[in-house]
Amino acid sequence: MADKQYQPQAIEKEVQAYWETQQTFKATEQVDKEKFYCLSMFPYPSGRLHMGHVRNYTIGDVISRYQRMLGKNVLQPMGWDAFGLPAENAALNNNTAPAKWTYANIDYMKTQLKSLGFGYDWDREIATCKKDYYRWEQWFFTRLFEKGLVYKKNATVNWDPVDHTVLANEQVIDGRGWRSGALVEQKEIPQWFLKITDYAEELVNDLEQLEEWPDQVRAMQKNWIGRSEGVEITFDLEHEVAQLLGFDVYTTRPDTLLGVTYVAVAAQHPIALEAAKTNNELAQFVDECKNVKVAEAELATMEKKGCATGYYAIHPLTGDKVPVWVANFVLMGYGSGAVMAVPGHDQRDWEFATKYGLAITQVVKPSLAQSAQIDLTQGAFTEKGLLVNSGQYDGLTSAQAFDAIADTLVALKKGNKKINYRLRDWGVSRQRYWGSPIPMLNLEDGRSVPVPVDQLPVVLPEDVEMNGVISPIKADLEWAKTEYEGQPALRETDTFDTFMESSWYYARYCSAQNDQTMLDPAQANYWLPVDQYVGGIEHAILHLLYSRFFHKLLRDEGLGNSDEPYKRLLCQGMVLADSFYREDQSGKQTWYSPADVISEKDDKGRIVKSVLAADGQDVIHGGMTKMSKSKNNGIDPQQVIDVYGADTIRVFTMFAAPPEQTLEWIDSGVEGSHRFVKRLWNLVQEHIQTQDVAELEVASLSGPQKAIRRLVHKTIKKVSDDIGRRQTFNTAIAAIMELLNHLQKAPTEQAQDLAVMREGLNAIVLMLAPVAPHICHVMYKDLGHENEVETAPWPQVDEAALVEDEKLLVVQINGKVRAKITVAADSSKEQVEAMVFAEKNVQQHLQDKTLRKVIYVPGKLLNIVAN
RNA sequence: GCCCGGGUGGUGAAAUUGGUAGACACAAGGGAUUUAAAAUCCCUCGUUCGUAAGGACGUGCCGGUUCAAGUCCGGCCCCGGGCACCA
Repeated sequence: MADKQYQPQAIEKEVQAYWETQQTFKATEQVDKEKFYCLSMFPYPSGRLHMGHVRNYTIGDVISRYQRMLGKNVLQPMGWDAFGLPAENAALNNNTAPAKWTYANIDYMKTQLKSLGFGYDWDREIATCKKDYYRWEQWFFTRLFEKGLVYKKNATVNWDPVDHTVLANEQVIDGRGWRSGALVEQKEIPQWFLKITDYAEELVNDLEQLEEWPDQVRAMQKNWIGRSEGVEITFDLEHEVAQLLGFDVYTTRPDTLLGVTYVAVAAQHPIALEAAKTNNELAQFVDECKNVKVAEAELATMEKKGCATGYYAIHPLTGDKVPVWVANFVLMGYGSGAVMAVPGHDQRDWEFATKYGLAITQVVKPSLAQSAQIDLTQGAFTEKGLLVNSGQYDGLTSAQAFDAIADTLVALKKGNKKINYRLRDWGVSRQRYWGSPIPMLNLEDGRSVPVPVDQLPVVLPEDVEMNGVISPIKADLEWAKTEYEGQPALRETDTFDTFMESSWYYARYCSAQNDQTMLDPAQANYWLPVDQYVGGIEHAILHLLYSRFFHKLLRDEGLGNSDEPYKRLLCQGMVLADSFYREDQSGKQTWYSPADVISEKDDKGRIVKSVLAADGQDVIHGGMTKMSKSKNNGIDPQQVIDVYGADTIRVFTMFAAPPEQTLEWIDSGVEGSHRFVKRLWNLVQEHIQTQDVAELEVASLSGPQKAIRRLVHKTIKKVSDDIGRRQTFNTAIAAIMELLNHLQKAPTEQAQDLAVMREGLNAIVLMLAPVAPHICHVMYKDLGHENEVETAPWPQVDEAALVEDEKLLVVQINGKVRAKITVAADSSKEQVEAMVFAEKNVQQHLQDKTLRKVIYVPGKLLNIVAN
């Protein structure tokens, strides 16, 4: 028998110990059972859990526990995204090794996860910084090399001057490094690339299959891949330039080809470089363009500038001469580094032409259906329409002209239809220490070869001294020295982008301890794809795109048979908290922890005055903002657990908002959730004092007893739908609260009162078990069950109990509610109407009015139309 | 500019298929219990008129469809997120 008082700390410790000894959450392949693989994005072991983790992992745990109660064979693993820069920075600050710091953090955070009661199969735990893990990534990389999906390229890259590392295009946000926030510079470095563009078509097409992903994420990925259909067109040059007789441009609007009045090439284009040799002004301009950042956001705000080369190109259809310009907005890295310019029908070309006095020709007019006024002195007409001034193509629609002009170009061998992607290949080299070494060897003859399989893994030394920003494996010149087929060779000292590790971890959980192979296809094919993935929206593009790519690579290596890794995706919202600051004369803001601030509220509950507890002086309320270090407004989950227990923090995070929305952290809201848990505990304790509760006899129930039982089953129906289909955990908990409120007020005198009560309490305990597993584990036992709530079957709806003898009917006159009456469920329209017209209020509102119509929605509503 | 979300009481939110707007909770106010406090329990709680019964108004703004609109349609405003000289 449990203690009468609810003592979360004692209960939770006891129940957690029970799960551990019973191995409740250990998952094995059981072919006869339907599987459910629920995965939450693994954390970076930064030191302590933050509230975002608590929210993420509670959602995953609720779904896992619910699915287990539905009878599924559930796998819910956990691990550590353990490589990365912060470990190096921390190592420098604390004069320790990144490995030591990382492992200590993992130990601590693991105890935190356990104290929150998450049902993980810890036997499958992985840490990406262990050679047991990254050895397979290295092996896989050498496989990809042999398949031609890996290449080395000396390329202009995004250089982060603070982190001293190269960033993928995807890791540059508004011209700044996504982690350091430093302005990104250009630098030439040899890099290893993965040919993700080979999979661009499939990656964009398969988005269609992902019906259970948020539209937002699918749209973001689609835009990122950026598929476009167009035509590649060859322009001949009037005279040979730098051994070039011509060059290619790419356009999505070949229908406007006859409107081309000039062409523009990138500053790094061979034509531009050649022209610059004899043209000082141009040379200066080309030089100026070198300082332009590769970051796309930089380009967006930049002034459009150009310079004529003095060369002319020959229009492929008309044979006319068009001038070749160098323009700073043409990117060498996209398409062919040259564009045809149609100032009449492209706004950017129009602006450029207007600025430099180039010709503007109209070749498209609005179709009859369009009402667009066109005045090419005011701007370009960018819509599609009917062709004009285009000779034989006049009168065609843009779509018809697209094909007709493309066909002509093909016949003339001057062009081809082509599909282009915005997506670039994935640069995976990093010049950092704390990552998996790239398993390649550089030979004296300049060749690069994969490390032979029998020499894998290339182990990253963990016992190192960090004395600066140079990677210890680069600083130690001996480390790289090795041999290849009797020849001296140097190991690659760059390491992998950490997105490499997180791109396949979901699959490794299926064979976490296998030291013979990367993935056992039998295990992988049993568990994959992941049925439910839960994580932050910040990974909508990078991580999710890379792991979709990896999944296809694994499939094509014969390590799996599915096309997509994650069937259903839930992106949870941020966690916000009040923020407080002071500003000094220079405008510098100092942020104070909400824990150190005392606020006064007005009678509406709004904060009107806040002071710092330490000195009693005013601080400014900065509103609700994302919990962050910079705003110093993070709430430590550990403190909340210590005061209220894990069940309360779990209930609050699930109740306060729908999962994909932002969640506002309110201390009084946490107390409210705690009150609810306590009220349930007390009602169960009170109930089990009664000995020998009678068996439920459904046939003998009184009206009020039936009504309570109806609410019990209505709630089961709603909660099942809310958790299983809608994933609106907040409304599920609200419904359970409502049921508890009614049960608290229910009579307990008669034997069947208690039987109904018991059925209701059992239902609540079962339905709340995924959210508040510790307290429900204990209460379930208290209610006399021999089995465990973790594997108990989810409560079933008794459809018969939902049947109502009487219904509340809303009576409207002209759409306004004028009365509510209770009618027998099987009443005819005539019977209902008779009752309605007898209502005093109805009669009053119908005075001096003529009845026009009566609409009857059986069991719900009756609307009288009168005027 | 384009693509997704969203705008509902003092606050977080609910209303799932067009059918009672504001469930559930927080805050606030009142009361019971208590020597007192905490805890707990009960009541009130969109605005407004009215002693009450009851009425008027109310889901960002304007218009439409409908017996009936937070929900559907057209136009606009605002907020959040994403993308963007991508040819």
